[in-house]
Amino acid sequence: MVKYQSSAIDRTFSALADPTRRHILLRLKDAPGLSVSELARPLSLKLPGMMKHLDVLSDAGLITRAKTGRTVSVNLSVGPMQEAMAWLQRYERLWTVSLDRLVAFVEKDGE
Amino acid sequence: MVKYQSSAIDRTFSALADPTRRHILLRLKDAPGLSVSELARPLSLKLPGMMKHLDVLSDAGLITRAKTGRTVSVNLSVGPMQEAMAWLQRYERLWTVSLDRLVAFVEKDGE
DNA sequence: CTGATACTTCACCATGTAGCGAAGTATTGT
DNA sequence: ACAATACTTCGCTACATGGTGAAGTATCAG
Repeated sequence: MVKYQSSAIDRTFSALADPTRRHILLRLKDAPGLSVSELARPLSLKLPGMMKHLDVLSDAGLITRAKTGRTVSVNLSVGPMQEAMAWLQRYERLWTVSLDRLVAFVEKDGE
Repeated sequence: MVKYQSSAIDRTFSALADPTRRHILLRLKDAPGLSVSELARPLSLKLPGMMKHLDVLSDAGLITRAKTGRTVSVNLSVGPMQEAMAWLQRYERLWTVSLDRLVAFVEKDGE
């Protein structure tokens, strides 16, 4: 699978653009080490579909996968998210509203 | 053309996933009010191509367009970026590295 | 009015993405 | 050995994205 040479930050933002993938990341934050099936079950998503999402998240470096026996445990790897954050941070001086209010505003996305 | 009802934050991250669009945003930050042609010229991009990028950025609410006569001046509108930032902010406790270092790290993306 | 300029829309192409069922591989349980 | 489990890969469909050139619309200059 030849990945076109999109930059790391391209892949990060692209991975974050999908609500299913953001859900996966939030879930992993609260429950690290979940298996592929455990991640797929509550999303009414078949395994091949979950595999593709995990591939995207892996390519973006947002998760790591470790196989033990026949089960794969998935974990967060937040480095690339820091870079995405840093990119957005460059607009800081243009902002006027406090971030704390906005964290509450997007909280509903977690469900 | 049936527009899927993707959420605002989907559109924001998706818009930010393209290097050309991030370039446009950075350029507008330093030179607000540039016209469509002025934005397209240094990118070796034809006007229809630029139009599509501006449509994506508009749909994401990241820019505003104001027509005066026959020229359109484009400006930043950073609200949605704050929401994207807020989403990423939720991982804050998992982070260990200082953001300031990372801001420098992604600085090259601005060219 | 006529022509140039600035943008907009249209039709099209190539490629990428998200999902599925089916089939394959590797590990565990009996 | 055999079957079930957990993932992985394959082939396919449907649709979105990023780009182009050509044609259309609106404004400005002479």
